[in-house]
Amino acid sequence: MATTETRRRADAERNIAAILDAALVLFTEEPQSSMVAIARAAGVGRVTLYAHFPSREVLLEAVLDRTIAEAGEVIRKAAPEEGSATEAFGRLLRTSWHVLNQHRKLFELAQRELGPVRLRQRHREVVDHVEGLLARGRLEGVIRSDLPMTWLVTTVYSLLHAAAEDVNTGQLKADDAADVLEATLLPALKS
Amino acid sequence: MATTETRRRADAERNIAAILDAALVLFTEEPQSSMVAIARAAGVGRVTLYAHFPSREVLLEAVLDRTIAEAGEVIRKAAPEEGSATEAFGRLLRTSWHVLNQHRKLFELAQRELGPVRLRQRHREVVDHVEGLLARGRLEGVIRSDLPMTWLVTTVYSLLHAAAEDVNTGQLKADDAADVLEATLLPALKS
DNA sequence: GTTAACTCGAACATACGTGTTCGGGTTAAG
DNA sequence: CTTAACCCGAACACGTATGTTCGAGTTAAC
Repeated sequence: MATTETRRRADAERNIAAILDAALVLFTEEPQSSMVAIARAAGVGRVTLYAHFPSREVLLEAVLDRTIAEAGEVIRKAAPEEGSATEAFGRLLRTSWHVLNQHRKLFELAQRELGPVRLRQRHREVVDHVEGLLARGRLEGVIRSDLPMTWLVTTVYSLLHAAAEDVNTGQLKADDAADVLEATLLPALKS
Repeated sequence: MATTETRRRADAERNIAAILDAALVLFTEEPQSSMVAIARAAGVGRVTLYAHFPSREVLLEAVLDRTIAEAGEVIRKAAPEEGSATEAFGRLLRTSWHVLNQHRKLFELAQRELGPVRLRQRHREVVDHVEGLLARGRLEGVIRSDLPMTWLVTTVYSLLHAAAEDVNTGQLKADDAADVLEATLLPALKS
């Protein structure tokens, strides 16, 4: 870890942050966004963008890394191993369902543009949190064991994504999302 | 309906079918596929493609129309109003889950490239079948009424999509998909 | 205030996708 | 067998995205 690289000037660091912010938004809501669009959204010249991120690919990877790190942080804070698995699951949904969703949309893009291989390990890092929670639920006897674990995880992520889309299109109110998700997922997952 | 247009030669008709077949596959599994790729996959020259479908947009619309017609046919045959809603639902999943999924992936693309407006009505045409089935289930008291109907429909389509993806990546066996879907959806939807 | 880091517009090279035209070669249909 | 429909490669015009280079202007840092 540590402060690798040469020390950057303050405005450079600010721009890099702005670029990553803008890129995250654009990539998730319009995956084919051009570098020009990202630069504009970040309030930065195109050349500056390329100065920090030599290629679209590098930029995507950077955004991915940053988002995964953040998501890991949020999940770790919101859903430790306290309480029953059911409680912890509800807490997870309530505090971080939109983070998990961003995460998911970004992965669809990364899978297409970076290939599945360079994704697996990083993906693991976050999925494991959900998978671990479900595994604990199985031990406690509240989560079903008649379906493969991978499918249960898929179910969670899939409905998370669906809820976010319904919120986007106005079919579902954002405030209701977590409740609706919990009401749908618990019966689907419980043993 | 009738045989509109001038009568086409047999080989032309064959090519058109091949193009629509190839386009359906490519559009659903790689939405940004180029016209060149589609022509190659159809075993047809690029010029021939443009001769039949003057633009990418027209081609997409044609594929959409054809798929919706097929899907409507399949669903109508497989899931009439016979038996209980639960039974009919199982039958629907077992006979047409992959059709419904193609349908869904194609719509994601069409929504992006054709805009949401030109889609609604055609979308309705197919979604109504699922929605109607769920509505009947509510009357029979087997489908929950505590969540919005739109969300229930979303849930069905979303998991359909997820199952197809898991089959693609090898995490789920194609033969198990319908069973797994039913085992997940019924508890999630039942009252 | 000097310097080195940084920004940014303009312009260029390159690649790829779309859609069109031309002309000769095939092939189905009568 | 004759003809009209059809196929298809080559080439062109056009647009747009990616990266790169140049040079001049700003600005943070010491």
